[in-house]
Amino acid sequence: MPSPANPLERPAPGPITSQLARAQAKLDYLKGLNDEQREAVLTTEGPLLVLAGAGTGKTRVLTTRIAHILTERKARGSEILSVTFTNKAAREMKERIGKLVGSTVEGMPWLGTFHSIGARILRRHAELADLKSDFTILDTDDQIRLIKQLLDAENIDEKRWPARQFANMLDTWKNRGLLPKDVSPADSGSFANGRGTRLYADYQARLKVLNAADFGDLLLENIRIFREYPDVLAHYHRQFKYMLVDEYQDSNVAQYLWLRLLAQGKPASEANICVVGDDDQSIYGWRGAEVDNILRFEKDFPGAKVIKLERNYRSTSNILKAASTLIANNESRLGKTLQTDVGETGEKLTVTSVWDSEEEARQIGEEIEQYQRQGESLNSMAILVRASHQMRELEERFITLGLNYRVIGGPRFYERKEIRDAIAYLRVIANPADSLSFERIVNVPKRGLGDSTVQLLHNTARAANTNLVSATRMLLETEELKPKQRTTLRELLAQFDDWSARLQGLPHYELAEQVLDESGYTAMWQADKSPDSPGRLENLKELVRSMEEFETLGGFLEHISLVMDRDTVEAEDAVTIMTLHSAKGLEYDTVFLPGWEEGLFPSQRSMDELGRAGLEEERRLAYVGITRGKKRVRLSMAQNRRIRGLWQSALPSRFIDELPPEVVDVKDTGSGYGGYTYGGGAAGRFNFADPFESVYNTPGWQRAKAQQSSRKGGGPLTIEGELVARSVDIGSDRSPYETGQRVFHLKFGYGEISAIEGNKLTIDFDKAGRKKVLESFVSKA
DNA sequence: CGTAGGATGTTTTTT
DNA sequence: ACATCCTACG
Repeated sequence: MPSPANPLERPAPGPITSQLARAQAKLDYLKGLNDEQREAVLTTEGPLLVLAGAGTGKTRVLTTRIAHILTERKARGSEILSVTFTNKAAREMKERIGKLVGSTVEGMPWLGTFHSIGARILRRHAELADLKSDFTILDTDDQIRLIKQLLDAENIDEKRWPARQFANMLDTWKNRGLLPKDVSPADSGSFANGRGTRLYADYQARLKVLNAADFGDLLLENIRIFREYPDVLAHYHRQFKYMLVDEYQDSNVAQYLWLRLLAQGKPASEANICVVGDDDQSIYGWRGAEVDNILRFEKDFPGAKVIKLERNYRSTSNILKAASTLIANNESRLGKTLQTDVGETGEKLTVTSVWDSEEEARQIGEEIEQYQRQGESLNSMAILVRASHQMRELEERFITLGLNYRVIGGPRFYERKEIRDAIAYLRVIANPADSLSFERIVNVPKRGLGDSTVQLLHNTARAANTNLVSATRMLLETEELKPKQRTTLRELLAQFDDWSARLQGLPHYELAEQVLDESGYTAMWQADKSPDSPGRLENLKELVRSMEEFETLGGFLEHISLVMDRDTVEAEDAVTIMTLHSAKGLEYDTVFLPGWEEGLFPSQRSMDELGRAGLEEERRLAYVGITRGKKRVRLSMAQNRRIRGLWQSALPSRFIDELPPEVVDVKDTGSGYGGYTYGGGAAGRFNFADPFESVYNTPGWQRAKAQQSSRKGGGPLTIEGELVARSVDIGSDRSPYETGQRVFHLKFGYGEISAIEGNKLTIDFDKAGRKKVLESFVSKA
């Protein structure tokens, strides 16, 4: 964002600040804004919809608006509700507001994600939801384990009705703001022969027993409380004088209802609610986001002012043109036209076709190194992938190259087993009713408490409608447990009592250390001989260290439930690798967009499940990807890719064809088996009919060409990925095959190897003629 | 009760 | 390819 260095590094205006000084400050922060932006900042009263295209200074408007409200003393920080979708966005806003107004950030307790604010409100009124204020927030994993227990208790075959599927249904219902009683019979019927609603109700009841809430509840319970207790809602009406919502196009029905309830303190036409969004960047439809929310804002809040931000300060006109042309293929949009303000045509976009994903990674690595030699920083480059499994190969390549990279949103720290175990201990200390956590660690490390014992605990808990810990206490009074297990459990509970007591007089991070020691958990990993156990011990230390940043154990646990991402340290120069979804809102000089292949991007699954809407969402994702680039956008596609262990050949993504040819260079190609030909777009310049007759430059192409030069005409070389690569006990670069050997191929039948190149074999098939195939497609005849 | 090894499902995206 | 779940055995 081209915001000039901000001159506002000054303390917040104190009571003695003069009118004049304030007027001056106002001038300062309004300075670099264009007319529309300024209007969006100054229109503080009444409903306002800001349609902000990519790179038009959306965050700047939001933060300046808050700064404006604060400096004008229209409201205090605690009276502004400001919701974002992701933690990253919330963090960034806090930072930028801090820069604008100085120290006031701590005074913005209601700036956060929907879920963190929902949790905050729910904790205050927990008793109205049959919870205690220290309730545990369940993640998907816990949720599924709980559902499994329920299915088990109901004698529902988990094979036929997978817990995961029910978890998804629950999510959908909760995202739509539906309580058990609101679920339609049709919806209910779609699981376990009509038992859906009952299970939902049982699940909710079980959550109360465990003193727990899932993600959906954080908002849904808010909504229920607001509806059932008008005095509570009235309190928040008084509290929130201004409401701001970021990325409104990503909000779902529950979030919409939540906002609408909170905005009801005034007549709709006077509500001080400002939503900012871009329908072209709506990419969360799959988890219940309703673009409709943004489309009907004017109906919900009559008289709402609508401001469009269309001046793009980020990308060159070539990039902008490519993105606009692409997104114009979508039917359902409000329609905005981005105008460049950068004033540079810039480089053309490039599309590179490579043989496989390995070569794609190599290609990207080379280019990055080349730019680096030209003095560009790694921080200014990013690789945006459709699916996280694309990351691995890139990482491997960068490791061999010694190229610094960072992965955003990859495997999460808090999802590691050892971390989750440690947290389970802490959760039980904080909330002894948390049966899921108790169950997780009751026999970790091994204490000789096996399935049958745990089953007994479960049965007792269910019969008494209570949690595992108190069920255990009950059992200890009886003879039902075998003596050995009885002693073990008694000791374990005594330990937990002891730890809970210690929490009063000890910093929680010291307690955590003692817990890990005394429970034998640390010792367990120390005794473990596997190569990753040192790393796990290191992670545990890191966990304890990170606890020091929090005031209380509760605060820490809240953080890890809601803020799953780690703070990314940007100190080092490194290339960023992340998914397109997590790239929204970011920008880089150079953006690499690998994997533009049919099936992967647009994702087959998305199209299967949502049809045209799915495709349009994928296209918006492509739009997001391209508009991340400021100066340079490089797309690529691999003709062959290994997905879940099997090779698949792919066609270029239709999105490539939708790019305007005049701003795209088709750099190196060699794509498109099967004679498939696209129309007039950029991909029109791929030589699909016979890719082996043009001049190409990539090493991969030349290799392919060397192998296949003799292939003429012949049928389309379509390969329906089938055989899983066999693990062969031969050095990695040596092929298990040799020339002259007879082999069998699922599609082409028997043949004889005529040449070997890496994992690619040229084979003279008895029936199909000479073909080049991947080694993993054939077996020895 | 615990373990090893095989069968199975899974992953597109995230709070 | 990977992780989790399941089953058979010690």
